[in-house]
Amino acid sequence: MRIGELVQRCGFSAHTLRYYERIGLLPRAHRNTSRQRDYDPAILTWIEFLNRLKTMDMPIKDMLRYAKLREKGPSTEMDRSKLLQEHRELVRARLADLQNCLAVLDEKIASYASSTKQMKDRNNDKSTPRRK
Amino acid sequence: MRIGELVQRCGFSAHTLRYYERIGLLPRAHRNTSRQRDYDPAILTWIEFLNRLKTMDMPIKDMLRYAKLREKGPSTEMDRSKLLQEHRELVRARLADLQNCLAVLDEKIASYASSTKQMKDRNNDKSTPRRK
DNA sequence: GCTTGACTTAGAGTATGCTCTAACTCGTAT
DNA sequence: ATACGAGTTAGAGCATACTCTAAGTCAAGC
Repeated sequence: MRIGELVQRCGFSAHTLRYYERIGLLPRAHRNTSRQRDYDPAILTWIEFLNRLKTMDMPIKDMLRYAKLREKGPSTEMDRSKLLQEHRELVRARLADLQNCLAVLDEKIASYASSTKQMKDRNNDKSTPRRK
Repeated sequence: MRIGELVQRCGFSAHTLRYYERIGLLPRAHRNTSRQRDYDPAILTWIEFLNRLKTMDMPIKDMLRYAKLREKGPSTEMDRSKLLQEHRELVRARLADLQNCLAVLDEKIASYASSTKQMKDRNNDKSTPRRK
């Protein structure tokens, strides 16, 4: 599979895939006779995993640490697991923050809705005193 | 209240507060006789709100749109509400993505835990075939 | 009157993560 | 044989959101 097909299948741009290879997030791809990248479909699993780490806001620096451990083989599984567990806690905290803020946002939106309603009420009865 | 006190109370650095004022996210602060910023404590409410928008990953560009509407007064409430509602949908989608990825991460961590356990088992019984 | 510490400004610099450009090489279809 | 489309590289450039620097002002304590 050449880079164009991988782009279709994984959602990253060719620029980004080459960039990831350059920094070591993706292993150096095999080349065909014309020096073009020739990917093994198995790379998709790894790319999808990277994409998930990215969705969870893991910085590239940490993904790189993970990638290096992974390249070293199964003996690094405990370190990898530890890395993921640490990130999991960050994600949990992030989720809590987001939910918290979302609740406040919901309230704010609701308060705009009721102040809009009051405006409409005032249009029907101009003597109603204005809400602070 | 001078900037040092506000820093203590709001969590943003003085550099950041000045930057926010410069770009228009915070209103131009009143100055005392020595041209230092002299904040009204009421600014804290706004700063905390900005901080929530930031936590929800609203880009500064959009916060600025909100800030401009707010400065124009109550007639812009519907626009402000619309802006917040649009962002709310983004936050909801983000939450769903995060939760999704977190679930996959949990599985991955669990699988590391069981492969570690298997390694221990193998140490007790070297004939056990290795898990793929 | 001098030092210290908190503050001021304009503008430069940094971190992160891409994203794009220029100039070039291939293989294939016309 | 030539044009087209997909690919290659090194390296420059960009967007976002700060973060820091330099040079200066001011008020208060010693």
